[in-house]
Amino acid sequence: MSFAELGLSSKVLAAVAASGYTVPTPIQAQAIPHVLQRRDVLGIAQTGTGKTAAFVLPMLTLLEKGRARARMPRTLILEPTRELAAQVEENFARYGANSGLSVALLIGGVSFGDQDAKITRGVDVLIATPGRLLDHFERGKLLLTGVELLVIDEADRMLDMGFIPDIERICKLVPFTRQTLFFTATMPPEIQRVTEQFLHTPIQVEASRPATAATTITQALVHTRSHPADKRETLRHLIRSAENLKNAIIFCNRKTEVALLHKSLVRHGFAAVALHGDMDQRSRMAALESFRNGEMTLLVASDVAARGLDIPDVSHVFNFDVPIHADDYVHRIGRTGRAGRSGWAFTLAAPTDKKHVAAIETLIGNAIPWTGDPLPVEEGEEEAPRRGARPRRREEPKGRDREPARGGRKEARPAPKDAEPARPPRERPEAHKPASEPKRPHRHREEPDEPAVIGLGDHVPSFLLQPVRRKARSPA
DNA sequence: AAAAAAC
Repeated sequence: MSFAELGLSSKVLAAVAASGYTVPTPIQAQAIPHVLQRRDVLGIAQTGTGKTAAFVLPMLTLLEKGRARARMPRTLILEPTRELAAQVEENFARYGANSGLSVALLIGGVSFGDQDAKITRGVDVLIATPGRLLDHFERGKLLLTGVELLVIDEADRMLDMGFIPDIERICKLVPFTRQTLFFTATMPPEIQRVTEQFLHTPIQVEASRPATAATTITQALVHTRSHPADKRETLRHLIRSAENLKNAIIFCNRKTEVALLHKSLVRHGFAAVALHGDMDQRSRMAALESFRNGEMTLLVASDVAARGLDIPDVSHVFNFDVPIHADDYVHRIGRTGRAGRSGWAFTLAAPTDKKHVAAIETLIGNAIPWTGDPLPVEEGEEEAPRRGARPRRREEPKGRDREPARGGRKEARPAPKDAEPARPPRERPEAHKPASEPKRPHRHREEPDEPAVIGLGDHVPSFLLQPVRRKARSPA
């Protein structure tokens, strides 16, 4: 099977060839001929299956006939996130370089002016996130009555994000006679209902993931305590000791944690950038670009980056937090091991994450192996000998002597918020110690921006490099 | 429980 057999125009075929592709992916082979015949298509496919090109290429071919009119886009593509929308735009730029088509990207976080000007001139392809699209529409600057083809991408994710009402509204604003291409990775009942409502006798095409997670992605769970400072330390050691680490995406559950971790990693000398939805759009784009082009090797991200992002060469994924939704786990680790490459996915798991880990293992159908030893903290987890003593509960290390009593040792802390008292200057972490470094009997609870402790602390990754050696109780 | 997306 070759692209030439699918009915694409010579211009498009030339652009595909220039990009170095010769063989269509299954979803492309199945969908493209139907799109060209102007059928509605229901594509059940994840990213990484070549789904984007499955609609971009035939759209380019179809759009060669006809011309855009002012304020009346001919085609409309809806994406759940700004980054995905921008990614689709890049696909049009790549494959449509010689087509002379005008493409506009309507996403939030950037000024209306340029977007408006483009729409007014007339665009062949409008790529949008729902909020900004409706905003333009409500301002009366955009007419959707000329849309011949509508693409709804990542529909199940739109559902997760509460976009379905917007999608339904938009579907009613475009002509009934339009062609609709609808892509989703899963088919929950709500999505089923939407497809029945808005697709006309669709051709259903399905593409399984190019390679299952099990075959190309090596997964592992890593024991950690649940306090962020402990996790950051564990992560640093994990990154430093990872083999074949080319670059990595590090996922956190919260935007605040993304920001903190990013700052901490930079402080520790890592080439890291952050990506989350509270950042301004310019920074988001810049971060993604610097990670894509290899300038930065670590991308600390919220789940905004969990799905769909096409960065073909990510060697590692680290889950700094265990994702709360099991399916997010699958999406996150799917950022590595792409295009037939090998990938590694490490998930930091604290005893408190047990439940979520179990849900993930149920979903993926097998147990994720642990790397190294369980931490001693797990023993007697429920006993919580000292927990009540502190005003704000946090995950205290359970072993005795971990957290010295107030005023007991040099670690005594004046302020509740971990404000560190003056401490002898410590060595920078870049000169981190080999695993044979003798462990400290007491623990440090370092503030994110504090220089790191010498050595590993008694609690950290003996498991990474050492043979099984249960931690001795700290000498009293 | 949190993320994303509109100002």
